[in-house]
Amino acid sequence: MYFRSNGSIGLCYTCPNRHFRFCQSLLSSSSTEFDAHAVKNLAYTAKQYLYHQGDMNNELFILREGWVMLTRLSDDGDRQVFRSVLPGDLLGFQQHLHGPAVYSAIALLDSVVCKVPNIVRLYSTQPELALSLASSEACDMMLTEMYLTNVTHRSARERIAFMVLELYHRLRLRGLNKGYAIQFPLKQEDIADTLGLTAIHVNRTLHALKDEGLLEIHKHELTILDYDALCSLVGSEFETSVPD
Amino acid sequence: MYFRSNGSIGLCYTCPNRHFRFCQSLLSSSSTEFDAHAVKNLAYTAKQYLYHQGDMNNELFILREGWVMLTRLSDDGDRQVFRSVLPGDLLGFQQHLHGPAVYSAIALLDSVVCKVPNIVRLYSTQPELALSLASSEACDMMLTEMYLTNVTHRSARERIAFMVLELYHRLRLRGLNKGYAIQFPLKQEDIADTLGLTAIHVNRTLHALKDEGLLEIHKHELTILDYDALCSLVGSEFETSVPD
DNA sequence: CGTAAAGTTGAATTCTTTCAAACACGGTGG
DNA sequence: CCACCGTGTTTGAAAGAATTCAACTTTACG
Repeated sequence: MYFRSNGSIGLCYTCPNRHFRFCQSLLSSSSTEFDAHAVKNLAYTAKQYLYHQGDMNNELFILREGWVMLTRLSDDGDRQVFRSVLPGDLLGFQQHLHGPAVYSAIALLDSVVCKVPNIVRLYSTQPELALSLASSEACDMMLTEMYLTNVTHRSARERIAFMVLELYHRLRLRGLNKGYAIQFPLKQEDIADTLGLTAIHVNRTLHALKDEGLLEIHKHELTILDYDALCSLVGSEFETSVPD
Repeated sequence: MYFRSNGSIGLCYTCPNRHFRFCQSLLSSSSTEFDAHAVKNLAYTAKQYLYHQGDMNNELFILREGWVMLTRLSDDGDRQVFRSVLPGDLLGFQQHLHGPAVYSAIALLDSVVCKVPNIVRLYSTQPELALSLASSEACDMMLTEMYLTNVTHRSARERIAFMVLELYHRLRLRGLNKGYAIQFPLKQEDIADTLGLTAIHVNRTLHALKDEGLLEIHKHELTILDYDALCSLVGSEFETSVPD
């Protein structure tokens, strides 16, 4: 996130840097303590779960490439999509480090993560990583709070505009955009379960946005057709700067 | 939160313990580094702001008594209430430790907080506190995620039932309940701005819940009249255990 | 005691959901 | 190569939940 003088929240520009900083500190660490619990790289294919809600002994991951989605199934079958994890983001940290996972993590694209075992021991030997981790967590917290605000205060079209811009910006910060287009593995149902709408209504709204020339989703690729118009839908949370 | 074998989330029983543990470690710490930056107690009266969104140089607080609410005003005047901070909870931590505050903190009751200056230095000298802090943050994260799920998947009456039970449980864990009653400083508008409803609709729904004998709010006191019925409204997230 | 803030009520409107059904696409097996 | 099948998307019409607007009542507080 970045902050304006009036305290309004802009999209998170330093956010991925926080993640990256944590990641890099970790990987470049030469402490013997850390060497003893070396970082492992793991590959997952699309549609594969990294872990399921309820799984025990979760560890901390850093997503190096791909796209991971965090979801949770309630008892009555409703599904909540919490957020997308993009390259450079952390995932897997929760209150009870080795308790049951609160949500499931599923790869939407072929993904590579590096697994950071024994975070507790890491803490004691490298306290500066702890601050970095906490800061990174606070960043995810802010993202979740933005979605909470988005869902409680906005209409369907505004919610979708927000979500699209949020994802686009995060990908762009990582250089994973192609001009105004990004790879977009989310189904309409995923959008619906993120924003608290029905897939049907997401479909209708998406169609309206396309007819109005704001954005287009085609073959797992999302293209922003009218960036400024989208921004004006979500208020002042996004800069209207033009991507390269 | 506590966890069931199936991975569902129950209300956070260890959550306040996490906060308390952090608080106590902090206060009982005898490190010279910490002594040099002594903890200060501060008192606020009801309706007084601890800080406003956009304020710089925020610090970390622990609420010792009272009730603090975290809110945020958007550019178009909509207000989002993020959560209530209850005794033993942390507040004030955010990604940019000394950047502008993301939201405002207002005391709804006369409150006492202890202010923890120079958290960064604390980190380097007492890494075990860092883990405790991160864990505490993860707890708040889970609470926010529960509200997100609540708001996106439930009707007005279910949302209110959830919110009431959530607050009741957290207070009960701290021994701040009087049987099925709790002190309740929130206005109907506060509930509305938490749950993404209008104050008018909250009013109607609250009335319906009262007529059905589920709960009652009178003179800043909330009484749960039919605990089991409320629980059944929100699914399996709350235990149906009877308070003392 | 008077004013402002908070709560209450009704009726009409709007947005979103629900249900039902059809369509498009990609992959599989015959 | 085509028929088949499942998943994901599309469309329509009716029903429902929550909002809006406007007015009124009650409560809190100096």
